[in-house]
Amino acid sequence: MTTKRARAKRATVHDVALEAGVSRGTVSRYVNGERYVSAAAREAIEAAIAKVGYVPNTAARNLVMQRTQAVGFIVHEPHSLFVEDPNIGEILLGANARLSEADHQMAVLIVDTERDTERVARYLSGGLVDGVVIVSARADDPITRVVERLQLPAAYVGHPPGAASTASFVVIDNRGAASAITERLAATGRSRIGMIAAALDRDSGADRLSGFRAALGDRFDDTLVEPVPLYSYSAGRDGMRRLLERAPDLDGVFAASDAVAAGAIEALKEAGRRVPEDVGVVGFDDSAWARRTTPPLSTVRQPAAGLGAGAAELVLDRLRGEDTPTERRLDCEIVWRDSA
Amino acid sequence: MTTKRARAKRATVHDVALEAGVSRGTVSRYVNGERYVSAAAREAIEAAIAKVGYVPNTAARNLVMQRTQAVGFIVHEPHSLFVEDPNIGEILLGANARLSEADHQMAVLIVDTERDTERVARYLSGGLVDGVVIVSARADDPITRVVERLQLPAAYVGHPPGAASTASFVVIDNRGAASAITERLAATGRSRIGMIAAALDRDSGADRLSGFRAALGDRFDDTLVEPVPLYSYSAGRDGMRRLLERAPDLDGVFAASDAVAAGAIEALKEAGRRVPEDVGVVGFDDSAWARRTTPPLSTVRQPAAGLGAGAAELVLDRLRGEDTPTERRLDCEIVWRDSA
DNA sequence: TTGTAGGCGTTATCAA
DNA sequence: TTGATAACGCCTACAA
Repeated sequence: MTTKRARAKRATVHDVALEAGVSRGTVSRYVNGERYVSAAAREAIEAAIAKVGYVPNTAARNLVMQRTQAVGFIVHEPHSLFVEDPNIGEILLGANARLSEADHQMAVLIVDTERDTERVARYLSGGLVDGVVIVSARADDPITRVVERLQLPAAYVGHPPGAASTASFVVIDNRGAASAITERLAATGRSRIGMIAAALDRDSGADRLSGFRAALGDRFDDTLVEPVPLYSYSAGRDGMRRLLERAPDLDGVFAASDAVAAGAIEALKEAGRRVPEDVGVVGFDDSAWARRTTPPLSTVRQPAAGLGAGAAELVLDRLRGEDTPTERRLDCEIVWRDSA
Repeated sequence: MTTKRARAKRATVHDVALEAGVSRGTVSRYVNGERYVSAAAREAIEAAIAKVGYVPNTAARNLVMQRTQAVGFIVHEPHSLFVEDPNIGEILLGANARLSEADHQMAVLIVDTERDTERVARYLSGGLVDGVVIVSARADDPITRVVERLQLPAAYVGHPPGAASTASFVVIDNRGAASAITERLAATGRSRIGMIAAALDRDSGADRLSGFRAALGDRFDDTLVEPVPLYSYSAGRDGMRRLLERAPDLDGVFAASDAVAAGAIEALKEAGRRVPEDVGVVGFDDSAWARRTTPPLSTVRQPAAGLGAGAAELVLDRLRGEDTPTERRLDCEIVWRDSA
């Protein structure tokens, strides 16, 4: 009688069956709401359950059923996502809502450190979830490999390079949105519009440039595009400096992200330009940056809840036997503030 | 051969044993890193595992071991938390970090709708987690009842009314923080300092008032305390109006939360008072409100990561056999901006 | 050092 | 409509 492992031993189907004077099979059928349970048996079982305090053990059920009705939701780079990105919460809620409707439990798994990576990979391998939604995966991630090896039904929010080839994707229409906000900028009467194009080696970066180009049509000018490596503040500032040197008469800028736009605004002010009077600036993402700049940014807002819901739905589709991985593209919304 | 249920059948210990020409027991011992596995056996098993692609089934292991090395993290009212409260992300990360060190997996469970409540309660009942951290529980919540009934080791962030009596708590030192920020406000030379005291029926509300009173000592004036029911913007605005009517010569205000403070500032401006020139205002929480007001609020910041880590630690303690529920109180930090 | 066999708590099959 | 009984995949005495 150690006091240490005193965790009350929980009642099982067996106990209920004994108490009710029926077989375990009958108890199981009752618990799962099947027919073929006589009124007498039902009553006896109900009383027995109440008496012994029976609670079904999901783990055991999962083992024999070979499915868990649970879906993992993996969050990488949690710091930048949770602290800086206002979207993650909505993505989470969107996914949960959709899974909940389908009576699936969502379990959010956070990958912060190296240790986390391994532990989460084990968790996924262990048969504790039927599928998984992945946000912000890194290229060539161990988790991606596990997902692929296990052929675990998966859907990514975004389309990271090196994502499991067996997975589905929900992405935003970067090209369309870039095009739309560029047109809106042009409509404010700007005639010399440039772009600070970031991360051209990624789908998102390339697509935003492509949308920019499409919106401008004939008026597109190669020399007004300044490529920078990252979606960062400093890249935006440096890029803007170079662009301004090359094209001092510029009166509009599409920055490939809000962080880039914030850097660009800094560089513009430093060069004595007023925003939006002299130069109109628009960004992308509607991240925290967008409200921190002065003036606040006109930018593109992602349909965050829709991304989560969409990813959840794609996983559920796979769970239902849909065998073909899909890519779904969602439209964005433009939020117009004061920077253009 | 239905193509529908084509989920590749995964290799088991049994398969590995067969392939390696040893018994299941030996394979199991190898997998769990026990001694008493000969070099020959080890090699054969390693080869076999690689060949058949064996991955241990955690669910089965959990069943027989009667523990999961997993802890649930339950978040209620996810909308207000994820979208408005900047703290939740840090709480999550703090908890995850601590659990990760202890080699436990954290699974975040979101309770949004009625359905979620039941499903999460089932999840907890089902033996899928060894313990649970709970954020922002509601009074008399089904989840709380489940936790209590199962005697599931639990720790709350905050101390909601009706929390399971068997649980531990991590709270912030509301009284001390209120006292500290009031003193700081007084130190700016304010002599007629009032308080808009919200939610006096809750621990947090009562403690903040108590701290305010303590800081003022002899100078405390009953008539300068205006009680309001909720931590809300409108409550703050209305309360400030009433307070101002009663004490037009007031030159400092401690609002029980940032939202309340924002409302108070609104009312002050409406009455022609300048902040901070005529009246200094301080809030509590360092929520999104604090940066949205003009001027930005001087306020109290919660040690969010510490709250998460603390709660995780208390759960781990219980898991190790610590049988007494504890309450841990954490200090806050004052962030001084421009509103006072 | 290894193999055998029983059990963790369910569900599922098949007679009865 | 019910009751045995065999899985599910794993761990763990105990015996060898």
